[in-house]
This record gives sequence, structure tokens and C-alpha cells, in this order.
Amino acid sequence: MDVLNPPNPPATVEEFRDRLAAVSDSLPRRLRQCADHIAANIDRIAVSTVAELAAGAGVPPSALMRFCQIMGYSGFSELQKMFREAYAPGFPDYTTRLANLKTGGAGSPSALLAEFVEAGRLSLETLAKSADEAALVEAVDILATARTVHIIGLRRAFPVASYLAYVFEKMQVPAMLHDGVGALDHRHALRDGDAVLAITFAPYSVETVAIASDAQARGLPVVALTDRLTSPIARASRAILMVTEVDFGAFRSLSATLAMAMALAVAVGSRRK
Amino acid sequence: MDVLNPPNPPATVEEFRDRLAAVSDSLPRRLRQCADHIAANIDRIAVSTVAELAAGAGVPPSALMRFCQIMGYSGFSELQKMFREAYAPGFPDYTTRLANLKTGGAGSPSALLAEFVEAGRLSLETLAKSADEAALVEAVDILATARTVHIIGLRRAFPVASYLAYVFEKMQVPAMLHDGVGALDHRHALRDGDAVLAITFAPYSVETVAIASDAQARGLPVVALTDRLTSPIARASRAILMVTEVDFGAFRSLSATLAMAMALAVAVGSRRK
DNA sequence: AAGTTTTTAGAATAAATATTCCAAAACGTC
DNA sequence: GACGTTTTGGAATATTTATTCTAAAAACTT
Repeated sequence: MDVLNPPNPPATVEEFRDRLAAVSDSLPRRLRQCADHIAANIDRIAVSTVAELAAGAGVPPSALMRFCQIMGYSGFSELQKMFREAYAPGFPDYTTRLANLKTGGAGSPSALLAEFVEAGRLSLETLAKSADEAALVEAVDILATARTVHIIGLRRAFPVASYLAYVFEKMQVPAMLHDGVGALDHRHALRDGDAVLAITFAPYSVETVAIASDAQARGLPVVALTDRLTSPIARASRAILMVTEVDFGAFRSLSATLAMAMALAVAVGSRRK
Repeated sequence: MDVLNPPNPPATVEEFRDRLAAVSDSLPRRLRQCADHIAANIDRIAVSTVAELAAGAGVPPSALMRFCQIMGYSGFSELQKMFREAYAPGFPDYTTRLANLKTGGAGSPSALLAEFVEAGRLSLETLAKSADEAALVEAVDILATARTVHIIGLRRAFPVASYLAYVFEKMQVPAMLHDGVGALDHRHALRDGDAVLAITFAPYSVETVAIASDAQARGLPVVALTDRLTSPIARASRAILMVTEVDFGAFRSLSATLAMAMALAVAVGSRRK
């Protein structure tokens, strides 16, 4: 065990999240996989076994054990005990429904539609449950006081970025969309007093991370909208809005991300009046 | 095992409750203690062990095992498995969490988030109920047989258009995104055998309608993704995918539209293999 | 490129947990 | 109060699950 890790393990879910965010930067590959999977499935810890979680993370059970110890626990059992005690009731059984849907009408367009609808609903639900209010408030603060908001998001994140640009324009918030058109380097557009809103999901695009780091290096605040606390952009950001989307097959929805984006944009817009 | 007990165990929490109520009248002392304690602590089954529950009920573990079998399961593990799968994310459940988010007061960032989450969910629900299966099948047909798919969507529809372009690219469907950059007229890019996928919402952008009409005039099939059957684009389209979004204040969500877009893109992609 | 440290996988082991079984107790019937 | 039936408790066993340990691989350092 590392001397840097305090011996007292997180005693609440909040503390657990904090420690997770704190250590995940400095984790080697397998342990980071553990961290990511645990972060995305924090609500299933109480009802899972080591083997199940390890399989989900794509690591051998022993890696997950090491992860538990790095988090400050004696082992998985101690960690799980905390989650079992901290649990709260209530079961809308969506997991089983989704499983049923998947085995059902495979392939037809309307079956696909049903899948994506369900994935979207689940994502929204997860967002409601896991949203970090403090981070959201901080993000609004940063963007509401910025001179100009620079929005960057490519590939899968681009629709979100362009939507934010649209809403900001409608609300007369000075914003600039960095879209990668022409492979121009827009970094010189950053001025003192500006802020960056960076959106990226695994696999993280280097351009986005680069702009965020650049801004950070120049002392400009960065708000990140991303899918993992362990995202490479996290280090460069002052506020991290984490959104996990449920995916169906290889395709991930954007419902939760857009809901978060809308809330952010409207909050910023009305704060600036 | 009793012949009166059907061999198929309850598969949902509801069924479990029903069976519990049905049998508990005719149970001997110890087994009734089990039934009572289980009924009172139904939400702890997923996170407890046989020993814990037995102790809570004041019976030996073997009594609880017999109880599980009377309920129709092979043992405790099978019963617990059902509850673990049904165990939806524990922390505050969805509705109470939404209520919590709103306590920040109207206009607070988290209240806004709650509203947009709710709007998104409602939109998805409506879509699930009202989707026109025939139109969707026809749209997939048209796009799957097209040489190149021309995607056009501006303003609020642009994020959807760019997302479709992204998914098509990932699925190796030849597609071209008409983005209005430089106010160029891209209509001459349309060739015989191509198809147009036009996305527009009120107030409908003239560029989108123009491209659709042009394609129609030249005999190319047009698929429309829009919000009204009376949309100006409807006349020019061979298949109309109608999606109505719930709006919150002046802001309309995109959840349902994106779910439809994903289903469409994936269906087309896999049809083209 | 050789040596040092860190990280990893998986087999081996330990611990917890579930399940069975049967002798004894309780119950009901005559 | 003896006899068959049902119910019970707990010890014995089986199974699952967690944890440790070590040799090998990978990643750094110099």
C-alpha cells in the first residue's frame, strides 16, 4: 500500500467519490479501468460480486482487489459493506425491462427505436440521480462571468457543442464555437477573461484536450463536460460535469448530455440577463 | 416441496408480493416469522445474507431456506438474484431526487436540470407511443438504397444533422453534411441515385426546404425529420418522420429527435452492411 | 540495453455463505 | 398417552466468493 493513501477509508458515498477523483489521475491502466467502471456503476456495488465487477471492468478479480486497497479499504468486502449500509430503497426495475427488450424483436427499425428510447430514458434517469449540483453551480458561475465562452467539442461531442453555440447565441451570450473546420488552430483566440467549455468523451480527442490544457496554462478557467472523472481533461478543469450515457450496442445516446448542456446554457444565459 | 406451490417462482417484485400474501395465511409459526420479516424488509433482501435475514426474523437459517423453497425458488440465492436485478440505483430514487434538485428554487441550475431531464423523458415517452412504424421502414428503405445520403439541417436541427453525419461515417454509409458554411449553395452536389435527409423544425429554415424541394423536383427521394405533418417540407418528402418534443419554457429538448435519428442511422447502416 | 521498479494475471488458499439432511420436538388424532 | 404427521434446529457439507501470493510481464531509469 502506498504511503500517500491515508489509512482511513471513505465512510460515505460522497467521500468515496472524492477519493476516487483524487487518485484516478495517478493510476496505471488496469486500476484506472477499475476506477472508471466503478464510477459508472457506483449504484451496483452493493449488489455485485468481485467477479462481476471485475468482468464488467475487463480486469481480473485481483486487479479489483488492489483497487479496493488503494482506495483505503482492507478489501472488497469492507468497501461493499459501506455501500450496503448507505443504500436507499426503491426499485423501478428498468434493468430487467431493458434486458427483455434486447432479446425481443431484434433488428427491425422500430425495435431499434425502442432500444434507443429506452437507453435515452435510462441515461436521463441516471443523470438525475448522479448529477453533482455543486459542480453545476460552479460551472454556471465560471461561464456567466466570462467575457467570451469558447466552446470546443469534436466528433461525437460536436452536436452538443453546436447545440450549445446555438442556445448561447439565442440568449445573447458571447460564445465562439471551435469546430475544427480547416484544421485551424483557434487557440490564439483565447483572451484574458474568457472561459473554455470543453466537451469530450472516450476516446478523447486530442484537440479538445489540447485547448483545455492551453487555457488552463494561461490561467483561464475550464469547464469540462465529459463521461469520466478520469477523463484526461479533468486535470485541466475547474469544474467537471460528469454525464454517463447508457449505450445500446456500440452506440451511445446523447440524451443526458444534451439535458445537461441545456440546463447549463439556460442557467448561464439567465444569470447574465 | 408442496404440491400446492407452483414450480415457477415469482419473477418480479410484484409477483413476489402477491405470492407472499397468498401463502402467509397457511404457514406454521417459524415460516410465518420469515414471511413477516421479509415483507417488512423487502428492500433489504438484495443486500443481505441468509444469516442476517434469519437473525432478523428470529429463526435459524434453515427455516429461511425452507421459506424460500415454499415461495417457489430453489433456494435463497435464486430469490436474491431476482431482487438484485430489480434493484434500481439505490440512492435517492428518481422522483424524490428530481424534487430535491428543484428545491434550489426556480431558475437555479439544478432546478433547470431537473426540468430538462423531465422534458426529455416525456418526449421519449411520447415518441415511443406515437412513432409511425411504416414511415420509419420506408425511410430506412430509401436511405439504404441511396448512392449518397445528403443530410441537411440548420439552426436547432444542426446538432441532429451533424450527429447523423457522424454515425453514418462510423458505419461507412456515404453521406454528405450540408452545413451552410460560407453560404454556399450545395444543391449541385445532388446526383441521380442520391437521397436527401432533411431535418427542420418550426420556424422552418428556408435553405432546408429549398434543398428538399429541389431534390424532389429532380426526382430524388426525400426523407423528412420534422415536428409537424403540416411542415412545409412535408409536401416534398416521400417519408415523413414526425417527432414532437416537449418544451420547457422557450427551450425544446432534442432527446426524442436524437433517438429517432440514431435508430434511423443504425438501421440504415446495418441494412447496407 | 541492462538493471530496477511497478504492475499484472492467475493459480492457490482462505473465508464466508448457502444448502442439505436428519434426529428430535411439537402437534394433532384417536 | 401411543402413533403417524408436520415442523424444527443445528450440525455437516457443498458452493460460492473473497483474498493472498508469486512468477512473469511491462514500464521506467540510467
